Amino acid sequence: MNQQNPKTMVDEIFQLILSDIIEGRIAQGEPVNELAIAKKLDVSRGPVREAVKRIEGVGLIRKEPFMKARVIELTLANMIEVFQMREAVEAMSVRLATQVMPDADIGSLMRDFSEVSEADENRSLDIHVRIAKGCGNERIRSYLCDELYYLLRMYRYRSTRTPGRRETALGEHWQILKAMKDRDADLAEFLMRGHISRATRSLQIQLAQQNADMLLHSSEETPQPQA
Amino acid sequence: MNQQNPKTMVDEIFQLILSDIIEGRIAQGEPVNELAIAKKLDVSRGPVREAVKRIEGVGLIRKEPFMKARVIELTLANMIEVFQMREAVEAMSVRLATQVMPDADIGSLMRDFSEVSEADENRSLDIHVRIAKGCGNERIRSYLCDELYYLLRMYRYRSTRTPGRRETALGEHWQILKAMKDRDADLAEFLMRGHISRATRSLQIQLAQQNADMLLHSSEETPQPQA
DNA sequence: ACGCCTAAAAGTGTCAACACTTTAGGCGAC
DNA sequence: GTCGCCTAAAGTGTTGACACTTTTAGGCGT
Repeated sequence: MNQQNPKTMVDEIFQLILSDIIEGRIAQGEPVNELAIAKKLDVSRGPVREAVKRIEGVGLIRKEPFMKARVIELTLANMIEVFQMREAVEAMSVRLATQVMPDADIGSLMRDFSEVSEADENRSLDIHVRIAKGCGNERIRSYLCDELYYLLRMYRYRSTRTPGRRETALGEHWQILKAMKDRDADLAEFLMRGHISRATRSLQIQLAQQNADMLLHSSEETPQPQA
Repeated sequence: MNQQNPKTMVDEIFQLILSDIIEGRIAQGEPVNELAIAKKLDVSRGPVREAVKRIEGVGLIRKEPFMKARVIELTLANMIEVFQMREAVEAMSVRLATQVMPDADIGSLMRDFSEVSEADENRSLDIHVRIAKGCGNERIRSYLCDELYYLLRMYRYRSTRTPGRRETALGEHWQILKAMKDRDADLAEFLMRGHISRATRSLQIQLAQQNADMLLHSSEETPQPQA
């Protein structure tokens, strides 16, 4: 298998497996077979192995020595952890962005998201990405875009949003952008924390509900309690 | 090379390279040669390759296709990014820990750090580790302990602390512990943010100083400006 | 002497085979 | 019939060789 494009095979395989997981073609908790993937892509196991390891680094699969890798399970408890992390990091992200983003960039940000306020659901994360890219801290940008947002996409792909949440989120986004435009870092941070912690709270309520249900009719058919 | 201990070779090699980097046996910006390491350890290149990749995942080296991996350079700018991230995440860490850590654990924490308040410099990070372990959010714990603290140790190994900072830090730590004991999450978070943002500020001043120096006697011998 | 081109050396990327571990299924003992 | 051991199959860990890319060093012309 000779290929002369500049990027290495691992990158392509990484992307392939990534989308397979995010879009559910490999189900949660399902094993990830190196050999099978290698044969399907007509490639040796080496690159596949590295790609899998990299996916593990991103946190989408978990493996231990000699055990086959398994796609993580997006339980509510897991997602709560993710959202708590997001609250911390995105609050800092928007604070820094408010301080350092050029007026022009904030302007184009507002323009883009006022025009396409009706855009498809998937664009909802874009505004967070744009802010992270503008915060000037590459470590923060990378952590949000290259780690947490994969999980978030994976989660959204599977769960239905609570009704009305989308409209609320749009409003909250707009408030944040206005605070950024006014260069009010404290307010922007405060709004972002609220924006995310409301989502966290919602997850916690769902979790409590779930546990209550489990306790009620335990020993019935348990439809794998998770998102 | 046959070895029958339960852990895989990659783990050992990972630890070896890690300490080599943290303790400066491989200098900053220096290339990391897979083949050389493999021969030194009398192992094939495969495991070494994976270990290196994993170190890259931790962020201590950077590599691009076909280029030899290089140890990152701990510039002041980089460390400022790390400290901004820490401020965000550790603030959340201590907030959660204050809410969920059992009284007993907080008690033993206070006991340990009142007794050994004269302990060696390296123990200074321990209290942050203990808090992270108690925050109940595995993602936060892992990010702090398995990513940021490596960088911090590497940085401390090379830079001299600003005089008097150690005593100040001890006092700040104690205040935080007291807030935790009082279950005052807001205060604990506030103190932690101050604790870290003071350090950040110090770095930013150093950086500004450095840039000023560079501008003054530019085109002189430039002693690789960094920590 | 200086710079460009070329070729060898060094180093990374990929492969296919082999070694080891876990898992699953069948066999016998109780 | 059930439990536990044993064996075969599947899958991961490791290896050494080969292919490709970058870098370095030397030769050539100007």
